[in-house]
Amino acid sequence: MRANRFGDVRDAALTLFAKLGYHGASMKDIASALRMRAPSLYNHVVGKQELLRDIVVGTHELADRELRAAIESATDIADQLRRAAEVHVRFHTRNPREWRVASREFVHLDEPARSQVRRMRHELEHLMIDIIERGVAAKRFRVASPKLAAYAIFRMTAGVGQWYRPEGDFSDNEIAFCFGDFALRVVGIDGERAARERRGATAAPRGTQRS
Amino acid sequence: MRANRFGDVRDAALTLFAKLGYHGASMKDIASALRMRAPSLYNHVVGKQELLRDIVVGTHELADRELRAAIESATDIADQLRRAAEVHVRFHTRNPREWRVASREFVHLDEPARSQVRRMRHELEHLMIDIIERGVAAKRFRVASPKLAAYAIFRMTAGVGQWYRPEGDFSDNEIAFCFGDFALRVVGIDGERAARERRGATAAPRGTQRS
DNA sequence: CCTACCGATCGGTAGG
DNA sequence: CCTACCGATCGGTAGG
Repeated sequence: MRANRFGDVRDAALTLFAKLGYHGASMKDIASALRMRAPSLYNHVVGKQELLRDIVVGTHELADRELRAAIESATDIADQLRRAAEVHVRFHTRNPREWRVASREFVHLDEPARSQVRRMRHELEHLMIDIIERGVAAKRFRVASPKLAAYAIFRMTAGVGQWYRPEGDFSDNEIAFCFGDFALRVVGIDGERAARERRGATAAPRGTQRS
Repeated sequence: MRANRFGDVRDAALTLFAKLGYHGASMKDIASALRMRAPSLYNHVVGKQELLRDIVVGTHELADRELRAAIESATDIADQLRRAAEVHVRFHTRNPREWRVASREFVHLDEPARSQVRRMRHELEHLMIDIIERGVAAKRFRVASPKLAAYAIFRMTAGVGQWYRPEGDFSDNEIAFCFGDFALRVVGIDGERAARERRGATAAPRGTQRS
């Protein structure tokens, strides 16, 4: 088996940056996790900054790619928002360390990487804002502000990475479905209620749907 | 005017911990912000840890107090949730540095403070979970899981502190009202829709919502 | 409030 | 992959 040493160092750095922060984790800590001495790391890595940059930039690229794919996978605007939320939840259940480092430690990047990442963050946010603006324009969504709704949805899905545990009470799919519903509810669409009304059976007061 | 030196040092530490992280900000940085030399700080402060502990514990206590007051200010379960969300948003617009440090840097607290803060966090979360569980029990709220809904609401409101600017497009009250609506929507209550129905007038096609 | 100074640890290099 | 070592900086103390 051929070992990918850079990948090993990156992974150890990822775990330690996520746990202790960029400045809280030392190169010695990273080396110890790999049963090495600190100077040996430099055979595989340019320096501590490069590790941070690789993690932060790579994570933003991945999030951007997945979110775009989710949006492009549907044509209906409500489906797009639901899939975007679902995919984003799964992104956070699968990459909790990555997102924690990307969001908390990017301020410690040297320029020009820091500015680059800031732009990537804004682009990511705008993917969500754009969906909601289109939904509002099409009179499907009702929100006081697409921007505030986008921020709300982004933060609540990102939060999943902080408490999700694979062995916990909920599977990643259950959480994704649940937060997909939450996202739609935030923009004024209640899927369950609509489904109940379609079935027609329940004693739902009429005219409860949208304006 | 009598200067509160501990308060000054705490405030400078708060700003710098929020910006650079606990390990990213040095005692020398804090002293520089106050036009002092680092050793002079120790006339007012026991040490760096004490500053972090004071900030993190104090912030959790404040959040807990405000959230309890909001819940006790109403009897109707939907009003309780709305007020809790509104108050929590204002807490974050007013204490962005505090919450950032409290949530990101508490891992760097020495024991037993770290465990104490972890308990305080769980208590805070349970205030929100309890509201939602009561709302579900009373058949007012509809959610797949009160816990997931509480997490979602908590994170989206906490996120406000990261982008809110006093000179920005929205006042803290506008944001609070908006997120109060979002919180109710997440648990399946749409305030605007209900109000519109009470007025009754609009020509709403029935059952038009979602696929 | 200061200067002078402490031991420890930081990221990183030299050289093998 | 290692040992030996670099200058810089860390939180904090001594002493005034």
